[in-house]
Amino acid sequence: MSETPSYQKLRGARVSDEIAARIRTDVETGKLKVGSRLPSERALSKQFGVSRTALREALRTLEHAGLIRLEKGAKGGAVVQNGSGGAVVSGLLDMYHLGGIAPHHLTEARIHFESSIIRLACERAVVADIEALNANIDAGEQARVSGDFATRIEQHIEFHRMLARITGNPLMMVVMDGVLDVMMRFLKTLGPYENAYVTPSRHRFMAHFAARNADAAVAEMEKLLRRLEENYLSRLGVLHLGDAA
Amino acid sequence: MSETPSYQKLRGARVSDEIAARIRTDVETGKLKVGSRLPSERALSKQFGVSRTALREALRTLEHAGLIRLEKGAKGGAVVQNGSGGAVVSGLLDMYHLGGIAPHHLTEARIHFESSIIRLACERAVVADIEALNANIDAGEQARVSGDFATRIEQHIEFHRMLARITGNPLMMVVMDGVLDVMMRFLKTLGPYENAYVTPSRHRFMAHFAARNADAAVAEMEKLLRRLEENYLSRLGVLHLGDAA
DNA sequence: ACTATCAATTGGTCTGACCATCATTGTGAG
DNA sequence: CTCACAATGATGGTCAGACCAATTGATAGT
Repeated sequence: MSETPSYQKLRGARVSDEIAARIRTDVETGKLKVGSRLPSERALSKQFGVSRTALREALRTLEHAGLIRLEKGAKGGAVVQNGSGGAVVSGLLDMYHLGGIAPHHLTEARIHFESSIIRLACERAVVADIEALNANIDAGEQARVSGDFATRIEQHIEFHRMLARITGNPLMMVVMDGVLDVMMRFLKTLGPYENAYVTPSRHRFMAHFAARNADAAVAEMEKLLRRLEENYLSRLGVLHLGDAA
Repeated sequence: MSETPSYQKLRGARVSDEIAARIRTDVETGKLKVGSRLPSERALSKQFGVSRTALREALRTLEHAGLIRLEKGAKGGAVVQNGSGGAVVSGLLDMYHLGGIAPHHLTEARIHFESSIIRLACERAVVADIEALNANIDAGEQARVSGDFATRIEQHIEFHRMLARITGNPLMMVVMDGVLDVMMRFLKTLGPYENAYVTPSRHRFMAHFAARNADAAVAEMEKLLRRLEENYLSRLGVLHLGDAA
């Protein structure tokens, strides 16, 4: 029952990183599962033999990584959760903002990922999925005629998110989510633009999609995306050309 | 000369999050670029009117997100960098460890991403790239005959990483990096296995690749990956079956 | 039995201090 | 004068103890 366990000496430069790594290990080995509740900060800092400050930074690290959620109040504490998808998405966003991702990288990757997703979704979509997609198209068209650019973009993007969800593959979902988030940020810097051809394309797409004709669906979507890409990039060129490597 | 500037009232639950968000905004708007050096913690905490503790947690958040790097010593401080790729990769890893990604999700996504990458790489590879790929194959074969499983896996995975780099698209690179990292973690839990058929497949692949025959290259790689996938999943089934949804 | 109040627990922040590290500066040996 | 080396100061990393804010659960009063 010896209190203040010393553990093995904390290697590495930062104590807080070591703590974070150790808790991460417990998650990796299954010692901590989703929903598990860690002891309070004060208790943990005692267990690890470090100050509350250091332990807190460790928790902060894990929280931002989406592994835990910090709840206030009595019976509060760190709860293990599965929110790492957010870290992936915001990581991609940061890459974009720091110039690590150029618009043409974005559109290129997007077209390829989209094709993969459509092929999978085409196999797995159920009736409800198809109805939901159609409903999204209607909502987007309604936003277009009423001139609501923000909603139009939202619906437009949501359509692709829905396709990703239909695949049932969380990897596909999170990657597409990230790409779409970056895309959205990018589109908003461009401002409104003409895209009346989107809805007709969507209808053609859905016809192929509902008929489980993946090749045709991919082709239709790819045609649309390339047309949009041209639109984006040309508008971008007007805004600040000269970045053509 | 009024000290302790109040700024606008800090909204939101956590001061540190607000600080982090504000610095992030400066990065997004280009006020802070890669290489920029932020003031010292003590100076920043004064500027924001918060304690060093809170400011430190904000910096820690940004550091773990890969946006900044904290340097010790005199002339140290927070330097803006472009390391967000790491956050994406570790985010995917966390998802895997928390059970958000199942092995079949992994292999499925991997096959699709790989196909996209090969098509792009096939167009863009230069002679040096092809030589490097061949060198990797030789190193992998050497590791195989000498029974070095760890190195074999490393080389095996590195081959795919190289392909991703050849595309020149950082999005492709980081996503593939993440998927491969998870894959590697996954493979190491399985232990050594027979894969003598990899090297011959690689040679066939390179013949197509060097000839810019993307379709054939993709087909060859897909055949290999599916064979490996079968291998993985069957071995996994032996280890702990019953998870077949 | 129900409600309002209070105490305990816990995360969030603050203050002030000390240590380890590192660039700079100054100094003494050559 | 030059160069190696020690002192210095700035900076991140950690610590200790305190207080605040939010939340829960028990308790007292109706």
